[in-house]
Amino acid sequence: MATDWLQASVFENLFDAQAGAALGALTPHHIAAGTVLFRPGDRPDGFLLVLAGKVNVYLNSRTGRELLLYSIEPGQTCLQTTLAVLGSQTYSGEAIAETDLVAVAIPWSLFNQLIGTSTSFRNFVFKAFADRVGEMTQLLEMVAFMKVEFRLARWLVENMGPDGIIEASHADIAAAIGSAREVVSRRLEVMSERGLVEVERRRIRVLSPDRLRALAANGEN
Amino acid sequence: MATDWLQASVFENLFDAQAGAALGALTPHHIAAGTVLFRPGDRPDGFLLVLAGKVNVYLNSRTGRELLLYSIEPGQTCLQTTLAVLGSQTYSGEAIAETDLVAVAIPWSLFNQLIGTSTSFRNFVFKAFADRVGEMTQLLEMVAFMKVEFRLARWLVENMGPDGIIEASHADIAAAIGSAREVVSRRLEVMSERGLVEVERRRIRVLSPDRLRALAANGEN
DNA sequence: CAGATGCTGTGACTTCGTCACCGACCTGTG
DNA sequence: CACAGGTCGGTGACGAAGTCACAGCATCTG
Repeated sequence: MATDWLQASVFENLFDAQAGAALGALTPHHIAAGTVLFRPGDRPDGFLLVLAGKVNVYLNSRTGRELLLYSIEPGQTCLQTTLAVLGSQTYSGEAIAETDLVAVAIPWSLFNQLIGTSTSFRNFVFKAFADRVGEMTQLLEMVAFMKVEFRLARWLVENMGPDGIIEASHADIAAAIGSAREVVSRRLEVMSERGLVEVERRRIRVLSPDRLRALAANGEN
Repeated sequence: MATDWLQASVFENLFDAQAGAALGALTPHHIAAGTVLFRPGDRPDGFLLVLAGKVNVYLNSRTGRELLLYSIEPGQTCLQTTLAVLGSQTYSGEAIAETDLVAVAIPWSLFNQLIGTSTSFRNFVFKAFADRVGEMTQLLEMVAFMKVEFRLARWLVENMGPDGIIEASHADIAAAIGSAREVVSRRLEVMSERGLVEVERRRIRVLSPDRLRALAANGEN
């Protein structure tokens, strides 16, 4: 039997004894950064729990644009996989390992069994599911209604480190906020002229978080 | 005890005996067209099963635009409500009774109990949930990536009657496809010049479903 | 019939996305 | 070291779409 990875993981104490025992018997896998976990149209082969690392799930357009649906970090689950299991659909997004991963794949049969028998497992899955959908609704609202400047300001304040620095390419940001790279470049240029940020290659330094937050709050400045 | 509304409803034979008995004891309510069932920020007070009629759920922007998230027709459930129950969030959308309704409200306590004890009830709820999220992902993809002409053509072919006629205002259509009224008006004018449709007040007649379908299929014509 | 309300058309303007480039930088390899 | 190929960002021109302000007409209602 595998070492019980549940101990000392973010999932510790989340499940009852029965579910914990069944899950603890599974073996965590290591996955290299850059691996594509699934593509649009794939059928899922198990339910993924991420123990370490980060997975990004994108929606792709035919014209090459992409939109970051969500990131999966330790303790979180994959909306698309849950969807596929519950609703018998295929994936519409593409999942890419952003960093090296450690993850456990729960086989279908076990997943379905636990959903039926373990209240704690069921609550965990559906809570995570519901939270994700809430995020997606927000994303939809942003993309449908908000100006790029607003979305950009918001993304910047949400993703900057304590020192105000963000390491990301303009293309990354464009995918995250649902815009185009050129547009992000031009917006950043304007922001930098106004003294809100400093732009370098793959790095943005937020100079005035407050003014940026004001932008992100009411859409005006 | 109320007449068992489950009989002869779309929900007949969907649930096991235990769940059916508990649900059958509830009393269906009648709700007038135009009633607002919930607004952004509300806390839900029960889980709604629609027996007859139609509910539209919109996302609203501060600038007055709205986007139709989904419609609830008999046999379907409300995503937002499910979300709120499972993830302890508030509503972000607004639900309006499009027509007169007959609906049953399942109280929280009963809902949670059935989720735990009735496999058929649980499956029904989560299947519906998952399907809705799938639709929402499609909507997101459309709004983020597709041109208005494409979305409009698609909406027209999906919503026209067998005679090719659609009764809807330009504003309705704009909300459904996530655009602005003026844009829809202008697009329709172009389509009408090309002989694809005929436009009257609150009525659109599709003249060439095939060419419209072609537009909706590949985005070209 | 008079107003109120709902639906559609229009022009001017801004913002955004797209396309086709180019040049700067980065990293590994011969 | 030089160079090749990839990544990243900047630019100009253009078309598509959203916004604003308003005007005209259709419907409805008292």
